[in-house]
Amino acid sequence: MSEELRDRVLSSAAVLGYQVNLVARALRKEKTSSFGLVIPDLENPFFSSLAQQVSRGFSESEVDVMIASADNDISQELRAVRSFLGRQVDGLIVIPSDETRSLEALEIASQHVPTVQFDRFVPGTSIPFIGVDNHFGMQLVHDHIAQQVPMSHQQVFFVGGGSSSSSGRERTAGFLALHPETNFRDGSFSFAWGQEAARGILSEGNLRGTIVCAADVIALGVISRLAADGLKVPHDFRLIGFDDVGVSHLVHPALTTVRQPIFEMTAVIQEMLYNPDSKMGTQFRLMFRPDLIVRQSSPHSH
Amino acid sequence: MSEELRDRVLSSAAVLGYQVNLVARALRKEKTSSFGLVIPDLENPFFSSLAQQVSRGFSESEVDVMIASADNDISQELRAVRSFLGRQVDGLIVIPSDETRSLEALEIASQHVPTVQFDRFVPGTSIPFIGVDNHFGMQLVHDHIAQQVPMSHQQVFFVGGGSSSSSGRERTAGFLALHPETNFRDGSFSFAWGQEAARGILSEGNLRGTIVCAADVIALGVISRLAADGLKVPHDFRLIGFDDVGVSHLVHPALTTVRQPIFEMTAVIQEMLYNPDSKMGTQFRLMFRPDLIVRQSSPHSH
DNA sequence: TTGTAGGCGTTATCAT
DNA sequence: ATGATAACGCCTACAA
Repeated sequence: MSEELRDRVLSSAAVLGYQVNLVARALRKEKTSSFGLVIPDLENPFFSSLAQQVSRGFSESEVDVMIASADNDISQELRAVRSFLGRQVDGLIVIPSDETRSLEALEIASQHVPTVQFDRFVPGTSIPFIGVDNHFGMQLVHDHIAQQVPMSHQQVFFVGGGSSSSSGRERTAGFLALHPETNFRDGSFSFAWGQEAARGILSEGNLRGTIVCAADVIALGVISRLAADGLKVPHDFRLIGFDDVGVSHLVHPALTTVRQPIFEMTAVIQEMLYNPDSKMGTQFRLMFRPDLIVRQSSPHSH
Repeated sequence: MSEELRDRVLSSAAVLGYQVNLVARALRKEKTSSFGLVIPDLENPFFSSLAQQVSRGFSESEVDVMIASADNDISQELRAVRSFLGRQVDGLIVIPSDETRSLEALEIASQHVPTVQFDRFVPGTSIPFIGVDNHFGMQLVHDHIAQQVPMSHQQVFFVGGGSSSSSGRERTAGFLALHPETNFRDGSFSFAWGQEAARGILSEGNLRGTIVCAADVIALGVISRLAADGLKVPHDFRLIGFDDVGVSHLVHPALTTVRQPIFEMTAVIQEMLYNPDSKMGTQFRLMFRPDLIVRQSSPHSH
């Protein structure tokens, strides 16, 4: 069309205050240019951080990411999925709320629209999974602490995140395989469990060593408990987390942790949701290699 | 209609796998049964906690709440608002990202759809505001600490959240009015500022007293810094926060804080968005009375 | 370049 | 109680 016409139309639109109606456009195009992101719990810093980063990963694209929280409730999760489906999202990113009971929501979703499960793997389905290579992450952690102090010269503790999730199991198995003589205890991915675990470690009479946690939220609980008992990180206990949630670089001391490459992951998710039949889209399980971020809680040796 | 017909239709729908197309319904009804919630930053525990609670407040209603994060970026906030407007949400809840630069997004929003500004007040507009009565909250704090120890017998510190937001200004003014001889310092609503403020308090040679913070995130930073220096809460310093973010009852020691009545607030928001012209909807500024939640960081005196 | 018609899936209305 | 029709706002296709 001519430049002049174009301008005329645009300026008229501006004058009249025209606003596209994306609902009508979506109906006509059978496409909404939106993705749904279902989060288990926004009050958990790990998930809210993840939500933020996923959302940020799509900020340059022209699709909008709508976030819904399941509030740790399987029926709310299902409602969120149904709502997104009814609203004709072009794809769905689900962080399952429950290792087994999220299966239904996931199946329903994938039946209607390209769907990926993110971060938590629900067994028994062939819905593509995007996650981190937990074994590799633990390898990084192991190499890091071995480089600081010979492994035979330090007491190593591992605080697990439970065996009811794939990440919990993999992180524990990954670390214990590398260092079987670890003082190991298992719990859940929570701040409270970190506090309890630290209490347990101290009650055994330990006054120094290296504490590896299956998640940052656990490590934050450990820090808080150690500090309450007057023990210093990293002077008395070196401490390492996993995930790199937003506050990890803010706490004192800043937490050494394993960072998931969320940005790269969202790029792949985008690719998979847009071309579900491409080579990438048919991958069943995609594991990304994480990085180790060394901070003050376990500084490099000199 | 007859019971029998009803069942016949429903079962046929189930067999055929019929799913409503909410996009088409929205086009026809000129109503989407959805609200948009715009959050400044999901990585900040206060906002993610708020998002979770707002979302929870609407879980019983039949409208869906879609969350979008502005990532602390005024242009992303504007994009989110435009997207929601294009998608014809029935109402918009905006937590402004910036005290002044969010005005445009807010104005555009309210021009098209019932809009409320939540938690942060942007001056220069008549868009309804829902927030907490910060003066009353500080009154509660003051009464609480005065009841523990006569005010003349304790050194009181106030750590502010900055004067660039209404909550920051009101909380500071509210407390100082009640106790002018406070040792006062001002910063921002952040964990890092809490750490710095604690460092400042200690560097002045103080070893005990009562520290009142304008927000929980600040108080968490204070705790972390005090712990790092081996000082105990509440033994050496009593500590009080504001907001009751999710992790406040988890940290050690659990934080005494002023809880915003989010549930009641969301009920009113819902009312205002649905009946913008009702008595409630025309209120310009609605301030809710908060509660004091006493936890271990400043226990009741015996 | 400009104009017009049809249909996306739903629901409100009007007629049978 | 059931059926037919139009319209929500947009985009595509085809005609003028």
